[in-house]
Amino acid sequence: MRRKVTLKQIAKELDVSISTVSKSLRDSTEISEDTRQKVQAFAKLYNYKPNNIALSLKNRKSKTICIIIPEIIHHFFATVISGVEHIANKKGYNVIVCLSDESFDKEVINMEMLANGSIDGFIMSLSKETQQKRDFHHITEVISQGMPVVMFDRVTNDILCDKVIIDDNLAAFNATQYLIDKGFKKIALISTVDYVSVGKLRTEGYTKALKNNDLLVNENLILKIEDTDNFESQIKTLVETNELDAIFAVNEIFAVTAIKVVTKLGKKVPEDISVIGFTDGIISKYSSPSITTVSQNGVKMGEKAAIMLIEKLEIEEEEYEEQYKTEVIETELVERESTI
Amino acid sequence: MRRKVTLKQIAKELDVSISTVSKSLRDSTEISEDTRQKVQAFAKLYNYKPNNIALSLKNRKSKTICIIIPEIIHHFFATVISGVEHIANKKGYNVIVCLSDESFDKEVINMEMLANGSIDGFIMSLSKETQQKRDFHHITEVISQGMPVVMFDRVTNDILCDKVIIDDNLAAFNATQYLIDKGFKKIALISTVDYVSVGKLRTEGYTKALKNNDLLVNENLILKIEDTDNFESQIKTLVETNELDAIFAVNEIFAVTAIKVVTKLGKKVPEDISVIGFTDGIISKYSSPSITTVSQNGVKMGEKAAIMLIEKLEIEEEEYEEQYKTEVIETELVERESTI
DNA sequence: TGACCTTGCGAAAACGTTTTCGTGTTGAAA
DNA sequence: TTTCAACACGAAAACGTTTTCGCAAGGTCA
Repeated sequence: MRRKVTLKQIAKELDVSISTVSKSLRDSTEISEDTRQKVQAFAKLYNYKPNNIALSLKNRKSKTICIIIPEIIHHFFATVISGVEHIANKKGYNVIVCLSDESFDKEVINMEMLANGSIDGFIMSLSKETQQKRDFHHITEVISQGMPVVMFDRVTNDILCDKVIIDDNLAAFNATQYLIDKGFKKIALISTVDYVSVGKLRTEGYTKALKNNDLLVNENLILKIEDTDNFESQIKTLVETNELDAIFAVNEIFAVTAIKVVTKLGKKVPEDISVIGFTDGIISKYSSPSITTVSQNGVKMGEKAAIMLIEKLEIEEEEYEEQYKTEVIETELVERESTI
Repeated sequence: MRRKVTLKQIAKELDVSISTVSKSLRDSTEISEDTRQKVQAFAKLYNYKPNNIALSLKNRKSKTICIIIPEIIHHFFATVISGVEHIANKKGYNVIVCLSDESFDKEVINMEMLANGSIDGFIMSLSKETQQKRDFHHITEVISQGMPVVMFDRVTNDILCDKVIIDDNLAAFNATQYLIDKGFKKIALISTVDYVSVGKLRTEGYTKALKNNDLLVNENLILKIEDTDNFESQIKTLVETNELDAIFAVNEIFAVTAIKVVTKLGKKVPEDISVIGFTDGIISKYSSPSITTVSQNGVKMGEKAAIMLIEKLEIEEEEYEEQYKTEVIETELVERESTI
């Protein structure tokens, strides 16, 4: 077990100063050709690599960014990470992943723990609990310390920072309109509770589309699911008690469960009932029938967020001007087998 | 924008030495009650938090571990991360996630980049390319520097280190035996190419089960898929040209695709053909029919790996003895609708 | 009064870098 | 012979901590 070699050790070994070693390795012209070669050869032999932590301390930059997400097992968030990692890697940054588990406290702890020099900036999507409490002090705190934050997907207007979102309202509107155009009238919505920002927006888009087409918004056709445990029975009730033409679900799980429920009740998708989902994940793709869905490009969102963050990190202090953008990523309706 | 306050600034402000401030904040009895209170009040007011990087440099520990995986969008790997993160968080560690994208080079670069002080240890699953090349110099390198490594799932015997695996051979054996017990004779296997360690082991388990029951191992029934692009047609050919009783697939995607192919060919799962998958992911659960599968508890694997790694990190240098364990995580056959 | 012990604090080293600013030695020009 | 630039290198500061050691002031005891 040979420990990592340091400048100091090389210096001692070759009987020169630390400065000389450092300069030699960085090919400074200050050092004679002779010495430089000697040092470089020695360093190579002992596989010298500068210590990142020491560099971070010196440069006051860690070249590391943190992404905080509510859940990693959601395919969408996994794709976002993948996008972030891709860009970060290309630009020489590392990515620390933190999971809030939808908990406010974990979100706060994670941020406070890392905001002290460990990382240069945050990319985050709010936890449900944070959205419910509307308590964002931990975020304003790090921003006020000059650390850039980029929020994505689940964002809030209460915080001024860069954001990457999709137009949830519009996307839901379009999906609903798509169903209406097929001639459907009784279109159910399976959404989340309103404090989840995206759930609310998608519900609004759905409502707007109906109204736009002079269709009645029937509250009985709108299901807002709170806990993720026992929603199958709720969906079952919804389908049983209404003669539905179509269902619009705000995520994959709801969509695939809806299909399952419909099928179990002896009806067919899409012949009897059409289903549209949201988020183009692995489930929509591999389900049978495969699911027509609003594709929300997670990779692209992650990439964009990373680009925006790193851009902020790399502009010089002097030319810094406080100015925040909100980037809207295009969505797209992917037509598959679950709609006629 | 108020920058983070340092010990030095507090010291200057209160006209005491840096040492006094540091000691006061750590409640040293060396410092008088008076001074301590004064310093603590001031620190609290300015929201002082020690700089992590400086601490890392001083302690030669970063309290950060790195997990390197081939792909994050695979549900299994996401669950492993989740397990690692869970334990790490509890023990005060951060988790850096690196994606190798199944590429040898990216794996090497990531390891070399982080092995210089940034992290205290690695948890990793080999990329396909690394397994193919059988080049592990980057791993032996960091191990020889005294940095602990825990490998999981895709491991190799060429490296001596802690490992967390499932008994792929046994699990595949059991799954196949399960099908045999149902009375099936013509059981196809959809596997990966042999250099993927787990693919090979699962193939062996399948073969063993057949032989054990005096069934012929028919090479025509064994499909080894190389690229993940165009395997549907290969599966189609397999199903068309053989009168199959059942299919054992070594992952979810293969299993769900098999079901889709079978269904498209006018046969029914499970009535005509039974299907068993591997990895209890989101697809198996939400597919229709839902898929009987070998459950490989990713969360538990991640947790175990993290525990083993952190244990190694926290034993004192003196009492260190080189000794490596391989932990086998139990698998379980989850019976669902895709088998009779 | 002198010896010694406590109390309270500061100086400095250390972690591993980079970089600025000397400084001593050459050799050449005047 | 003097002056000065060029060259090659080293000392030291800085990043922000923690910790060891030293030291002065004051108190206690004989």
